[in-house]
Amino acid sequence: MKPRLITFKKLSPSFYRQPTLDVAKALLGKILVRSIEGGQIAGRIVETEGYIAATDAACHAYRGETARNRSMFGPAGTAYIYRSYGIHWMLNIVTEPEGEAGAVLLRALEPLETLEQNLHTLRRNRANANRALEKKLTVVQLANGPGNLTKAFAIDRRLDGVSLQSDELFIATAPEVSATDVVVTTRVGITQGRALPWRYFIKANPFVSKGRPS
DNA sequence: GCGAAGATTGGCT
DNA sequence: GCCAATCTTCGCC
Repeated sequence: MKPRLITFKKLSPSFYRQPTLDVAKALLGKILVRSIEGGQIAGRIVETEGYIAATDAACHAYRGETARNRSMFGPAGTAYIYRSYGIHWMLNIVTEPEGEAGAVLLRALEPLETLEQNLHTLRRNRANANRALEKKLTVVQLANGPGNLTKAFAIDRRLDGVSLQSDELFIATAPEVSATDVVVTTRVGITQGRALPWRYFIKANPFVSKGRPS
């Protein structure tokens, strides 16, 4: 039975004030919600990575504040969005107190099938009017990578610096994922900080991205 | 002012 | 497995 309406409860600001790696772990299982024209789209977070400026050379803010990474220095619980490889937008959740920089990269989502029109809207966003692609995309492919999920959720630089207490983009509460179901590895696609085990994903979840630890 | 590199993806060999 | 696509930012000349 698919409910016609789902009420989402936003994670409180205090959730994001936990240490970065605690937030990265605790975000697993939570629901990313995006309000756009035509309704809400949502997905369950199944893969994250932590980045901490103070000790982590892979973090964009390791060498201090710049124009690009400015929102990472803002209050915990805001969005940090940047362009990757000239092609993809990456969505991060800012952590650490204002003035210090840290963030959690959202790497993969499991689309909610119980939300009306959700898969249809995600497919449309991913395919971007390409009818052939729209038909080909499986549910797994809709948001199983950091660049794919921003495309599916219509997320770009316009949302950089937005508070996650806003209605257009927020994260909703959901039952905690059991510690035995969380897998910890090193991060994907980086050249610095390769040894740090700061990637988290839900064990055996088919929506986790295909990126291998570097 | 300019060049190199990047927290990726998908298609082809 | 390898590689191109594409563009913004940063760091250095």
